[in-house]
Amino acid sequence: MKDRPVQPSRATIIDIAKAAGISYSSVSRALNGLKGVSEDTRRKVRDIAEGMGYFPNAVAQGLVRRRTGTLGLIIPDITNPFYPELALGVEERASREGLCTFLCNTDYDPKKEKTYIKTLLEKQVDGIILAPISGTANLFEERHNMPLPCVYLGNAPENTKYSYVVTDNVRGGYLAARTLIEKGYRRIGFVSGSEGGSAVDERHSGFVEAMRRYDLPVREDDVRREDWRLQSGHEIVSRMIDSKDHPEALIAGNDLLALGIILGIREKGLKVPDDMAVIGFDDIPTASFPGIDLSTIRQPKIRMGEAAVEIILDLIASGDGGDKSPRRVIMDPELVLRSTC
Amino acid sequence: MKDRPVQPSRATIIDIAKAAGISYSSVSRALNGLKGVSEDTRRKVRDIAEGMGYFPNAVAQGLVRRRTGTLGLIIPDITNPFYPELALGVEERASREGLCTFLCNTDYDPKKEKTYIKTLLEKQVDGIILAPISGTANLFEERHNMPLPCVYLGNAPENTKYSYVVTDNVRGGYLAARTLIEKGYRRIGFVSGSEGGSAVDERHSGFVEAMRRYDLPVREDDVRREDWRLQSGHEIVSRMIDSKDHPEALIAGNDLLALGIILGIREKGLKVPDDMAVIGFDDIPTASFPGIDLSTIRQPKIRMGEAAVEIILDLIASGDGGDKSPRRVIMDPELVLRSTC
DNA sequence: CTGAAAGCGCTAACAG
DNA sequence: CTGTTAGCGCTTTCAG
Repeated sequence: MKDRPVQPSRATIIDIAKAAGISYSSVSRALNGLKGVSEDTRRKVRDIAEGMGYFPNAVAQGLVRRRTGTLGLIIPDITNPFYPELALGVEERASREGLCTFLCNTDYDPKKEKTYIKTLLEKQVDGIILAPISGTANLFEERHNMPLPCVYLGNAPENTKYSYVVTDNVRGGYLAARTLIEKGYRRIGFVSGSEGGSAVDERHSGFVEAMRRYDLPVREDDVRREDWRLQSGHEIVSRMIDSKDHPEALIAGNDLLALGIILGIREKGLKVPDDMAVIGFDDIPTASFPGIDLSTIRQPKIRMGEAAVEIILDLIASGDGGDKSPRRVIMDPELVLRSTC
Repeated sequence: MKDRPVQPSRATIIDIAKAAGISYSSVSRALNGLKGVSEDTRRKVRDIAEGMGYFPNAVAQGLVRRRTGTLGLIIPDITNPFYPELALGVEERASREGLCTFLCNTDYDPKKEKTYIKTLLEKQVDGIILAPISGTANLFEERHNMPLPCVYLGNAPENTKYSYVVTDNVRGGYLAARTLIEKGYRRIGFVSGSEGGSAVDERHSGFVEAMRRYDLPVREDDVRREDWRLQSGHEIVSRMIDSKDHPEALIAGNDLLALGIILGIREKGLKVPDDMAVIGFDDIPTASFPGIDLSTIRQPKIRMGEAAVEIILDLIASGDGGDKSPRRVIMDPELVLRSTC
């Protein structure tokens, strides 16, 4: 005669229906604010539901509604200061819409990237936002016809048929160079990682364009594309300075690199911007840190995240699988002038 | 005669069953690696499934299995450099276990905190990890009997009956003070935010304990508890210096504050640590940034996140609702000596 | 080894 | 306004 307390399993609409002496479909209507229930019944149902501590089972709802109220956000590394703001924009906008966001960190591993796409598909998310590791792999197109709204964020493969939200990187690169030029710097270099897809190339080409426009030569020696680590910026600039023949100003492909460059310059006993000016890209939080005070080209990260969600919302509303009428958003970068140039 | 292509809705096990000419329960068995299917059938099913691009519907599975393979992580602000590593630890450990993590950002809003708990419950997550805004609100206990594994992360209400993972904050405060004392500083101050629950109080009391142990007085004027912003550290130390009567060293309740303090000191033309030494708490990434090089008490953030997931896993395995046999993990803080003290 | 059948909790026609 | 009836896609007894 087992007598242990019944597993306090959550109340269902059936329990409510019994308690109210009505059918459970009426309960469903009442709770969902659908019409076709008398105000009396509705009130009664609500009271009972509350009394029982009832809350709906979103999984069951998701199964029948074919909408789970969830989104997937895939990023390389939440620990990289560029991504938290992107994630915040996504999370905030999504939650305002009643959507929950899965955080999927790939650790720069393309395999994990693919695995996560599959997992999200299985979980029946209502949309996927992908901040890809490399701008070259067409993750969405690879899986023949994604059956749900998808958008690339921050970086997008070149001829994708999916939606994306990116910054105008050419313009960003141009802006950086023009700023330097107008401040009187003539010999300007460009330092970045080599991987990163179109985004980097575009920043670089914006730089080249500006130089050409102002009739300034781009010296091959002054363009270095290695990797994205802070360390790397430090080393590159150290070598440049050691060579006794270095540019007057440097554009960094992102802020982390710029930070490394500043350190390198200071370590050599030189001054920023007097001996060498620096401008970064992204505007990560540390850039605005007093003692650092890095001039940079800001990407509107939070707004980018929000925009990505809005595209998903839009795509959902239009019943578009995701690749029929893609939305393309190209955000304007913003020059943030601080003290390094 | 409508002829538009049928919505390419995903294949189900029923489609596979038809194609294979068997019942769909056999398909389920085959796909799930359960025994009771001939190797022949299994292979056949797998082939067909692959051919149809089949993938399971995790929502349907979740409904019947009563396990969704999802976790909820509630944090105040992913943009605060303390949280990304916590989140990374959680995400990585969870994903290794095949679990997906919902990122829930509360923006320091207690109302959002509660709403998210409710939402996660509805979504039938298998566990909730909560890094609470304040150490005083017993979010889990407030909802009478959480029906699933729950763990507080980083900060826990005092007499909670739920599991938690925290750092030994008393020890951390003690460590900070002792380090300073042993380096010869005598007049030591303590700066922190006022809110933050037990964690702050504990750090403070660790500091007081060390001072007492070494027979050093704690001056009331040297203890300031305002808020957690970098700005605030900057202002507090500026005021101290202006008063011409300031401590020789300062313990900051977290690194952000410490950063502000360093700036303030430098701005006054003084030197760290010669004129005033500083030690922080947390070890956020910026702390190790060269030109900053902040000494601090590190919290093992990634491991803390991992530990929280492991507790959830444990609780799930033991079929514990969450408050029967809570697990308590108290991590050791680690002294990181850099150049500010 | 395999199939039939009963749900998981809920929504959504369809009758009344 | 309300109840009945099908499922959503899948797991899991229970018979065969």
